[in-house]
Amino acid sequence: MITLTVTLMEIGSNMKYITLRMVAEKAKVSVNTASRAINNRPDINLETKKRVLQIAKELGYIRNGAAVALRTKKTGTVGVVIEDNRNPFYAEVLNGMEVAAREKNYHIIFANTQRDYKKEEEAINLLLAKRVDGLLIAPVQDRDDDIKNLIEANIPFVIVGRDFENIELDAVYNDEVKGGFLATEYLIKKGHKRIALIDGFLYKSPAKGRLEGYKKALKKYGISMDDALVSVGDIDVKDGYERTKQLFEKELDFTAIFAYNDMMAFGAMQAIREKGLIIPEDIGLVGYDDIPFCALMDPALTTIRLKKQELGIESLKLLLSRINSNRKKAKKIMLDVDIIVRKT
Amino acid sequence: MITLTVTLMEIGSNMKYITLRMVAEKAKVSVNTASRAINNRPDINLETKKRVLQIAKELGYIRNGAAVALRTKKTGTVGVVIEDNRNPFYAEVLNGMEVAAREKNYHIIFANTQRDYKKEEEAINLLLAKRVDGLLIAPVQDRDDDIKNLIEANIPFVIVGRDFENIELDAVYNDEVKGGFLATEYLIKKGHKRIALIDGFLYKSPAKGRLEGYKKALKKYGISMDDALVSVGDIDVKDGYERTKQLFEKELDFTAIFAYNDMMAFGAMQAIREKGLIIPEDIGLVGYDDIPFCALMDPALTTIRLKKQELGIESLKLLLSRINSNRKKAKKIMLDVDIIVRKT
DNA sequence: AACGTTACCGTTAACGTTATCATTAAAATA
DNA sequence: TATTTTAATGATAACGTTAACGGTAACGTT
Repeated sequence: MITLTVTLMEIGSNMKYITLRMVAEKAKVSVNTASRAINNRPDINLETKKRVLQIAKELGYIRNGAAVALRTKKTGTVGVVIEDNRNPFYAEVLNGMEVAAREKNYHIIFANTQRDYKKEEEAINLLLAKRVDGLLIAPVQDRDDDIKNLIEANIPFVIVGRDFENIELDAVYNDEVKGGFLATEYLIKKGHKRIALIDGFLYKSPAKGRLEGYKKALKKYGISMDDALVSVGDIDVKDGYERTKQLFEKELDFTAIFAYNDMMAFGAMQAIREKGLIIPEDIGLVGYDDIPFCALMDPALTTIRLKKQELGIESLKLLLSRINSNRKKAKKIMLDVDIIVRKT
Repeated sequence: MITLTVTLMEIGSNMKYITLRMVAEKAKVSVNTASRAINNRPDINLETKKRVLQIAKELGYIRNGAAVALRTKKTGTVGVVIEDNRNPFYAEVLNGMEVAAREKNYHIIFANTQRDYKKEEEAINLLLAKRVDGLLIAPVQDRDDDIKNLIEANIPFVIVGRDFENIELDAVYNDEVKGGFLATEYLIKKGHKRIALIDGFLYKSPAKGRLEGYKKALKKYGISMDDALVSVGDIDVKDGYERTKQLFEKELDFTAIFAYNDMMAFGAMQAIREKGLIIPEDIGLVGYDDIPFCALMDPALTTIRLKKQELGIESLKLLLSRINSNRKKAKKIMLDVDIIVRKT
C-alpha cells in the first residue's frame, strides 16, 4: 500500500549552473585564465588565481563534467560490471572499488548482470556510451567474445575475480587452488575421509580452481577421490540446501561438506539441521569467501577468507595504472587466501 | 601476499571511437541526418535511416555520452548517496534503484558516506560536478543544510528512507510507526510485558518513528513504559551485542528485545546465547528490515519487513518524474510494512 | 499556372571546457 | 640602449553532438 501526501512546492527541474565564463567575467579575466585557476595550473599569477577561486566559490561554481569530458576525453568514471551488488561477496568488492576510486577522484558506475551473458554485453556497451575511462568486469563465464572486442577497441579494462589463462589481459583474482586445498586439508585433519564438494559450474575458473585444490589435498593425504561426492551447479543458498539434501538421499556416507561459498554452506547447514544432525560433531562443514555473516551463524562457520575489499581496491588501481600510464604489458595479480577456523 | 605475472600485451589506453561524422560521411548524408537516424526521430526517410544505422553498426559506432550531455544538458545518470553499500539493507535498496534505472535507460553513480556528514556533502558536490540529472539521498541525519542548498539550486532529488517533516520535498520512506507497533504488539501477544527496545539515535527519524510505535503498542495494551528499557545508540552487530549485555548487567528483568534492525538483533542473539538463555523460550526477539539472513539464522529471526527493493524503485521513479515532468508539487510516498513471523 | 503543403535533408550555431598558439609587459641580459 | 628571456594572460579553435532554422523537390490544391 502506498500513501501519497501532496503539498505545494516551488521547485522544478530547470536547474541553473554557473559557468566558467560567468566566473571569468566577474573576475575580469579570460575564461582561459579562470580555467587555469580552477585546474591549479602553474602559469598564473597567485593573486589572480586567488581572486578567481574566491569568486568561483561565491558564485557556487561547479565544474561541468560533461564539457570537461568532451574536451579532455576523460570522464573520471569507471564502469563496474558484476553479477549482483546484493551478493555479500560482490558488495565487499564493490565497496573496495568505491573507496579506492573516491581516493583518486574517480567515480563508479555499476551495472548488475544477474549472471546473464546478454545483460553483461549490453551493460558493457551502455557503459562505453557513457565514455567511462575504463571497465572493471567480473565476467559471468569464460566466454570471451566481448572481452576480445574490448581489447581490439583498445578499451582499458581489468578482469576481476578470475583469469583468462590463454589471453593476455589485466586481471586480479584469488588463489583458488590454495583455497580449495586449505578447506579440504582442514577437514581431513579433523579426521574426515569422505568429503563432499558442492561446487559451482566448472566452466567458471574459480570453481575449477577449488576442485583442483580439493583433489590436491586428497592426493597429498592419500585419500582416493570418489566422483560421486563432487557435484556442480548453481551457487546460492537454495542450491546449497538442495544439493546437500541430495547427498543425504543418495546415502553416500559422507562426513563433511566443502561448499563452493558461504551462501551454499548456509543452505547446507539448514539441510543438515533438518536431518537432525549436529555440526560439527556429525558433519564437518567449510565455506568459502568469509562474508561477514559467517561469524554470526550458530555454529560460526569455518571458511576460506578471500580479500574481498582488496580485490576491489587492487582491480581499480590496476585499471588506473592502465589508463594513466602507457604500460604496454598485461599484468596479473593473484591475491593470497587463508582459512578462518571457527566452530564448524 | 601478491603474486605478479607479467606478459607482453599490445594494448594501450588510446582508444579510438567512431564519431557520428564518420558514419555520416560513409552514408553520404549530413551529420544531422545521421543524428536523426540514431535518435529515431521522425523526419527522415526510412531507407536512409536503415542505411545509416547499418553503417553505424558496421563501423561500431557508440554514441558519445559526454557530447550528448553537453548539448542536451542531460547525462542519463542518477547519483545515489547512501551510508554503505555493504549494509544488506542498502544493498537491496541500491539494487532496486539499479534495476529501475536500467529499465529507463539511466545509470547509477553511487557514493558511500559511512554515516559521515562531511563525506555526504562532498559526495553530493562531486556528483553534481558529474552533472547527474538528479540525486537519491539517504541522509545520515536530520541536518538539512545541503538539502536546502539543493532546493535553492533547483537540483532534482529524492530523500530515501526518511522524511523531513517540515520541508516540502520529494521523499520515499517506510511507515516506521507501524513497524514499531507491529514488532512490539507481536511480543506483547506472546505474553511479554517487559520489552527492551535497543533503538538508533533519535535525531534520525526512523529511530524516532519506531520508538513511537513501541509506545503506541504499550499504551494500547495497557503496559506502562519503563524508560530504563529503552536505549539509543549506534546500530550495528557490535552495538546490538553490547547493548544487550548491558541490559543483562543492569538486571532489568526484561523478557524480550525489540531491536532497531536485524544486524543488532543478530548481535543480541549472540549475547543471549552467551548468557546461556534460549530464544524464544527465555527471551523473545524481533528484528527490523528483514534482510535475507534472518531466515538463515538458528532460530530464524522474526522481523519487520521493509520493502527494500521497492524503496529503491519508487525513489528512482519519483526522481525521474521530477526530472522529466514539470511537476511543481512535492510528493511523499510512504511504504507499508508488515511483520514476518519466524521462530523467535 | 500559381501557390501552399509536406517530406526530407543540410547548414549553422551552440553546449562549456581546455589546448594551442599568440600577445603583452616586465625583467634580465648583452 | 637594444635585445632576449620570462611570466602572465588572451584569442581562437576544437571536442561530438543536437536544436533551430532554412532550403529543395515533389506533390496537391485552387
